[in-house]
Amino acid sequence: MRKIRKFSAPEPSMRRLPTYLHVLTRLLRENRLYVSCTFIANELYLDPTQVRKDLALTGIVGKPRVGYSVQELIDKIKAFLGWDVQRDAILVGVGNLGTALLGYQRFRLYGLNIVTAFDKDPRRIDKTIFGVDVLSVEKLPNLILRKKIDIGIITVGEEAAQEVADLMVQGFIKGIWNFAPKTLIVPDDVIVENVQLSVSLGVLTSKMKLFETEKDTV
Amino acid sequence: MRKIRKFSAPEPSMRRLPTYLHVLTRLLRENRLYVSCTFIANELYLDPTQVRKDLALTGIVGKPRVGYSVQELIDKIKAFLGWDVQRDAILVGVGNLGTALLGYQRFRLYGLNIVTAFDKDPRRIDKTIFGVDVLSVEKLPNLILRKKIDIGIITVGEEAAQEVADLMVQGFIKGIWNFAPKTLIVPDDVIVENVQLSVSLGVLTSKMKLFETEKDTV
DNA sequence: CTCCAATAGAGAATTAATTCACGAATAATA
DNA sequence: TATTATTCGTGAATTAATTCTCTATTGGAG
Repeated sequence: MRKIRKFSAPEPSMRRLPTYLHVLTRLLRENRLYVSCTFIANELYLDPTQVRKDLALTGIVGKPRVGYSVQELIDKIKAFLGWDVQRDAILVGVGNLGTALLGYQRFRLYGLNIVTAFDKDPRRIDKTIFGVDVLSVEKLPNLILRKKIDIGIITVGEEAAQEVADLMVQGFIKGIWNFAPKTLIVPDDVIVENVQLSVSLGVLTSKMKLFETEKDTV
Repeated sequence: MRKIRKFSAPEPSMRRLPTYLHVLTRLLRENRLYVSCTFIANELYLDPTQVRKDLALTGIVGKPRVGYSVQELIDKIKAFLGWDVQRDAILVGVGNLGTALLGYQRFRLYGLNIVTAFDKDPRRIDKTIFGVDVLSVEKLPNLILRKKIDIGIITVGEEAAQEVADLMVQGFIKGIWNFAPKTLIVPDDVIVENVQLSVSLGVLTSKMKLFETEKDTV
């Protein structure tokens, strides 16, 4: 029996996998061949069983008393995350954040290849930022159809976000990485992942607040 | 009985609150006085009861048949998130991401006041970026003690992150917003919130992959 | 060769989070 | 004024996620 309509992996696990990958690449640099769940768990302050179950999602098989092959684990995690294939992407909105993303070389390691950027501000158009051409957003519909673009990155303000998303959907994009603080309306077969820095800041400051009031009242 | 050692709010709820705030500020602009959970839930594709339980965390009391006061709800959520007080912050690492954060005006709305930035690259030092002075990281220990800094933002590479965190801890910082892909070791009374863009990208690409393979096999 | 310690793996138990179900309150309407 | 529809609030039920427990395997030490 296959599951329909629901992606078959716990999201908390998915969110931990890139962190494991990070520890693993360090271990690879240090020429370690094998690693145990216990080791990874200690590094990241997690429960070893939790790490083991997360890793099992990737299909890796470990050896008792030895652990997992570091290299194989890296490959399996990358494959699970979909980082074993290159995906072409476009970025719309070359403001501060958009520019920072264009300059973030590491994304290449994750298979993300930003081929073109777009903006509506004439001062930004027809420039090259970190080796990526910035075009007028008017040229988006044409380009997105011509090249086979998988991923759209939205770094415009909240007021323009839906409009940009619509253009992307019309261009048969498969996934949208949305940095605008706006819930996008898209068809079911387009996957949206929202990033909002305010969410993370809120977790930090609310924990700080709870912690402060706790200290006061204990 | 008070809870000890564990922060008394479900993290998933905390992560949703800023999103509610976003809807609410839009409603305030549109001069709406009241809003129901059902309305918010529909906007964000969530379950109304979930929204209600989340909002209850802030201590808000609603009127049956009417809902909640938009203004009061905004105030309560901000208070819960700790966004009702200004907190002074420093930022270390004025690269692409650090620069983008300095330029992100919206943080002021969340009570985050970045007073000074630091870098070790002489080409960046003694400049002003988006109105924030960039100093040599050597001046950090002094400044952090002199001014009362609550929050440290780490936007350096993974190799320098722990070192920077140590300096912050010595300066009696209360919270660290860590953008480096590195698990920081800090005392119990310092709160760390990690942001890793790769995590979010991983969720997007792995969902895309699962979705693609699902379509193939159904 | 035998024993020991470390670890994977899998299922059970527990805990956390979400969703359901229902009673009470309230404003609008007839 | 009585009725109705809407919504809050809360406790129960369900589902998801984490943690615990136990067994089997394996490499290394004696």
